[in-house]
Amino acid sequence: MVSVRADARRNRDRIVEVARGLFRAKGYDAVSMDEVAKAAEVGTGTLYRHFPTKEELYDAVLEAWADRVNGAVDRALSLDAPARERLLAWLRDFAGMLTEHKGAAARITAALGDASSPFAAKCQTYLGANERIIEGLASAVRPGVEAMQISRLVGGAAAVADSSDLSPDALASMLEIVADGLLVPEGANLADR
Amino acid sequence: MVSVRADARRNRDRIVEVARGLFRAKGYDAVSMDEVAKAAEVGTGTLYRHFPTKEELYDAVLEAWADRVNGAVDRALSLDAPARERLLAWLRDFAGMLTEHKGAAARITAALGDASSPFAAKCQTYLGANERIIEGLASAVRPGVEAMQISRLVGGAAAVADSSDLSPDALASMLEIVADGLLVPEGANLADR
DNA sequence: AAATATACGGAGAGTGTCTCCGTTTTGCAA
DNA sequence: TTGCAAAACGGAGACACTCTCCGTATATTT
Repeated sequence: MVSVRADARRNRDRIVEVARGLFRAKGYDAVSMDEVAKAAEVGTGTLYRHFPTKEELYDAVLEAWADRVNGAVDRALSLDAPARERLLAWLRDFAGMLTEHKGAAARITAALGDASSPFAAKCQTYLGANERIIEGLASAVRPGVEAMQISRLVGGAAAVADSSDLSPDALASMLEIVADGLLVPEGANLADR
Repeated sequence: MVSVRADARRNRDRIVEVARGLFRAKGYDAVSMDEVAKAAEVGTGTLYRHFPTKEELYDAVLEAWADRVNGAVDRALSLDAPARERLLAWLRDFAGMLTEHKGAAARITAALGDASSPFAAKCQTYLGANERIIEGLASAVRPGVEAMQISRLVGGAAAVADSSDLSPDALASMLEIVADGLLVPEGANLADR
């Protein structure tokens, strides 16, 4: 009983590789499954046996993301800079990863609360990353701020930037506003709130 | 010159009315044009002559919005409350209108920079409203904040809340973060309270 | 080499948006 | 009132998607 036939593995790998290229070039929505099948030189039936939905295919395309996400958190937290800069470094990376493939930010962000989504594992990674950020920045973060809120706010901003083809600068300026909303104001007395 | 035939006007009005009911009940994406045509008892050809795209139909469904938007601005600005409360009152109304029909927030927000969108006029209304808010709250708003940024941030948050079926409270808590990011931190400027 | 489990591939079902064009209705004019 | 263009109607169907079914081909085992 050999678990996986050799041709199956070969096809699967080629599909993922080809799909990654297409998604990167054209964005999620603009790539059809027929197109992926044709480019990978398999029948649509084969494609759909390996990946029952387009989202599951996309999930397979994003493989090393957990590492990349956690790496970005490490990098941001280890910066020798004020909390605002460290937070912004992370938010920019976070948003950057979400907008890496056109059309993906909205999808991934929408899956944040959905445990049955193919992206559920990725979402957990994001939530965990934002939890680490909250902990890492400690008292610089306003009390009551939750990882889910950060994920949703940044995901929402990234989705808008993505769908409107905003420049990285325009997105960054939105992230600055979010960052200011997340952090305790400098020099202000928090007890008032 | 009787520009419009009576049957045409009757059909158009009935289509808009029926479509509004369907969009409200099921959300933008879940309503098909065939469904609208059937419910309005016209052929699809008739539907499409009146509204060449689904978005144009949706635009016709949102008719009195300019007034509603400006009314919400007036109401918020005339509140006898701190700047943060007045801003939040507006943001909640703004987000509430965007999430009125499921699936609409993302579409409308994505159109913010697109002059050729059917929603362009609505977007201008929103931008103008946010400009009025910035002016109305005067020095309580952080310098450099633009109406477009507010529109996009709130639109993004509303789109996420919409696609994830968040509770109004969850959305409100996100808006509070945005509000804190938009306003000069308390203690730095008490004049406007 | 035969047998069997596994994978392949592509036609086509189902569902959308939107178009084309023959038919019907309407409003004006004689 | 009746006739006649112009305007509007309606629905079949083109086209694009995602995804399914199932007969055929291939890999692995014995």
